[in-house]
Amino acid sequence: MAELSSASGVPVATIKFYLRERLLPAGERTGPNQARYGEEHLRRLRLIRGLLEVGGLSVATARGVLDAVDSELPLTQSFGVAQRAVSATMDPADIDPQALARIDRLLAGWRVSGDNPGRLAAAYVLQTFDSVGQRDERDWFSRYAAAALLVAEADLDQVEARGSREDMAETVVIGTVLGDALFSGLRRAAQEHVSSLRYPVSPEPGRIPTLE
Amino acid sequence: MAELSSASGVPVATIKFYLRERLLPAGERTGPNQARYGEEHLRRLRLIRGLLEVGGLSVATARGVLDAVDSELPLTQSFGVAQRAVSATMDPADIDPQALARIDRLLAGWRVSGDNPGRLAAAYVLQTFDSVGQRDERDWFSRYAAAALLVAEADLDQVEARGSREDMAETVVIGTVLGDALFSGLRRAAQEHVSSLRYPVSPEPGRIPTLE
DNA sequence: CAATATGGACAGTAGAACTATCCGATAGTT
DNA sequence: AACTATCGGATAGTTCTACTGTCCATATTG
Repeated sequence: MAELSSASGVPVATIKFYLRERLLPAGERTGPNQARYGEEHLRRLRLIRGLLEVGGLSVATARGVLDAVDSELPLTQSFGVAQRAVSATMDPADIDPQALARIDRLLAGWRVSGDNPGRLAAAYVLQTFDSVGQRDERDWFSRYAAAALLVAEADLDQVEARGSREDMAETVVIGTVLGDALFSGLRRAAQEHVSSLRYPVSPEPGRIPTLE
Repeated sequence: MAELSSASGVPVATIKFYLRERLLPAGERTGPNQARYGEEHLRRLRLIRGLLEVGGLSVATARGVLDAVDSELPLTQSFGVAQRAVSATMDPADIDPQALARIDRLLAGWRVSGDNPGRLAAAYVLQTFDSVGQRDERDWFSRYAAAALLVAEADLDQVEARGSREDMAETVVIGTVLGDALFSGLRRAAQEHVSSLRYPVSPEPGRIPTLE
């Protein structure tokens, strides 16, 4: 266990915590108080850290996601589980039906089920957007939708490139969770790029001030 | 204050908490123990809830973002502040230089400063992606980058459509925070759409099982 | 004038993610 | 065989965050 800890950089106490929380399967026992951990434990541990740190999942949510990876669910359902895990479960009741209708108009032609968590989340964002007095200018929403479609095609391709069902399921989960983080990172970089093209930099480069 | 509470749906105790935390400016005093809150307080309160609920920001981070909106920062800096707020501040030290180099290759031709938080975050995602044994198949990364560029153009257009500097600053912040949530929602919807096109539904529609 | 409401200060709470301590058993050293 | 170090497991803290509840002096209202 100490070995696993030093190989991964995760404190022993934390590994014990993950074992207790059933995120990490127990090691192969070699005696009543000895266990061996292998390469797969290290990989799993890195996956856990990735889900928690990069994906920002809670321990409980990560457990659900990992269970889905380990289970024998058909692939289409893996997507559903992963999506539900990363989206805050929201009551359709407190979403403005009008916002939902706008999302549906935006997604016209898409085959999306009524309880797709992404659709509900998007509607909730629209509603919030309105309530703080913002307006959709120059097709902001629909350009987002178009970009989302591109990304979703890439996601499916990435999953299909894997061989076995388990690999695909793992890729679905990782892609769903890390994909969000990757995209928002790239988006911020792209914002700076586009911004610097449109507003050529002032002579003095100057550091962007940090928060606070 | 009770009025503000019922209009916004936020409990009075929570409003007091936000006042204490300097998220919400104090109301106009009409007496030693009476204050009036107006439309702008309601809007601000909704913005706060949006940042916390939809954007998932912490109270401390939201304060930083709101301070940026209120300040007289030039617009280009507002982007920086908003970006830094929504990205977990990460030490460039614990990012694999190799992952950074790959991101830079991916972003070839982009004008992005070295300390752009999105660039660092994306590199960190790449590193995690590798460490859990995933590979970039069929240009997954570069297709993400292309989509991010599209979205960033839309973001800039949305901001430019606003009139005053304050409106623009607010739009930057809202767009940065809510844009992430909007995109990931749309991405999930698009995933289901693309998936159902590629793998036509089985005769029995069947609900996707919920987590747990 | 009495009942209720108000805003502010401050203490308390619940949940999440660790972290520290203890313990009995065993592995390695001498 | 004796001794020390380490192991895995159980349990009890600890820290942080976002609220929530209570109290109180003052106002407003019927």
